[in-house]
Amino acid sequence: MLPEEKDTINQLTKAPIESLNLHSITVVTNLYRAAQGLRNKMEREVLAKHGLSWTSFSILYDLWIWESVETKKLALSAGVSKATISNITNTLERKELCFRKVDNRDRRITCVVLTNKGRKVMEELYPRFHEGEVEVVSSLSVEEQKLISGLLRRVIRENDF
Amino acid sequence: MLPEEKDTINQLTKAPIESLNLHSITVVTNLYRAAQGLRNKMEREVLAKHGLSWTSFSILYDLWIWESVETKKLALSAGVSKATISNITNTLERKELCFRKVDNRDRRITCVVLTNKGRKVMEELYPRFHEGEVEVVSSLSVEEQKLISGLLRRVIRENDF
DNA sequence: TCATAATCGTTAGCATTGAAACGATAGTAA
DNA sequence: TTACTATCGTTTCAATGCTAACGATTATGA
Repeated sequence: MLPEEKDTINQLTKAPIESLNLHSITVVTNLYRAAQGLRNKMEREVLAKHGLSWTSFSILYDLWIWESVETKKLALSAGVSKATISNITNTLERKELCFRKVDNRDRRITCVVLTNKGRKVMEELYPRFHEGEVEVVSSLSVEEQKLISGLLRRVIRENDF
Repeated sequence: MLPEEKDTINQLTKAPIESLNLHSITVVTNLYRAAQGLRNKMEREVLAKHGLSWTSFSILYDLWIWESVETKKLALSAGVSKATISNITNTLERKELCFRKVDNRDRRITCVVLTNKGRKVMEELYPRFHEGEVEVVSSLSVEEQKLISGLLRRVIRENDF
C-alpha cells in the first residue's frame, strides 16, 4: 500500500490506522503481483507457442517427471479443483499430449499418462521455460534466492498450501 | 524441486545438471504456490460469501480507494487483460456494485465508479480480507515480512510486473 | 450378504481469462 | 477539410476454473 492511501483506508473503514497491519498488506500485495507477472510472462513468451496455459504446463511437467499421475494428485499439485483437471485433461488429450488410463486395482481412480508427443513437447519447452525462470529472479543473488525460498516455504507450510 | 528429481530431469533433458539453476526453480515454484494458496484461501474463506473472485475484489478495492478508475488502469493494476476487466465489470454492474461512466473529454475512455452498495460491501469485506492477509504471513516476523517484501519488490521492478 | 457410507472422476452451469477482430473516438498530417 | 494513424473499450470464441450434483466403484459394518 502506498503511504498516501493510509488516510483513505483509515477514513473509509472508520477504524484507527493502528488496527491495520501494513507489513502484511505489503507482503500479500507484492507476493501476488510477482506471481501474476511471472505467470503472464511465461504464458506470453514461452507457452503461447504451443497454446499452453500455466496450469496445462504444470500438469505436463508432473506427467513428465512421474510418467503416470492420478487426477486427484494433479489437482493437489497444481492447486486447482479436480473439475479443472478434468477439463484440461480433455484439452491435452485432444492435442494428443496425454491420455487417461483407469486403474485396474481401484476402478474409481483415473491416471493420466504422457504420450510420446507430449514428451517431445516438454523436451523442447522445458529448457525455454527454465530460461524464463532464471531470468525472472536474476536480479537476486543466490543467497537472496535461498532466503526468499525459505521464507516462502514457511508461508506455504504454515498455511498448508 | 526435490533432490531425487534432479536425476530424472537430467536424464529426460539429456542436459548436464550443471546447466539447471536449481535455486531459480525453487524460487519460482514456491512463489507461485504461495500466491495460488493465498488466492484460494481468500476466495474460499472471505470472498465466497459475496460471490466475488480475487480479481473482482481487487477491482472493487481500486474503486474504493480511487472512486473512479479508467478501464485500462484497472487492467494494469490487476494484471489482467482489458477484455477481462470488461467482463468482470459486466458482472459487478449486474450485482449493482459499480457502473460505467464515459469520459466527457475523451469519449474513448470509460471510467468505472463504485456504487453505494459496492461501498457497503467493501466496508464489510475489507476487514475480513485484512484478517486473512495477517493470518497468511503470521508465521513471519515483522523483520522477515519487510525482507520478503523488499525481495519481491525487486523482482517486480526488474521485470516490469 | 446387503445396506450404508466414503471416495473418485465427470458433468452441468456459470464466471473468469485472453487473443484477435471490431467499431468508435481522437490525434496527426497533407 | 480529408485521409491516415493511434488509442480505447467491447465483442467473439475458445479455454480455464469452481461449485454442486451425479454415477460408478470401493470400503465398512451389521
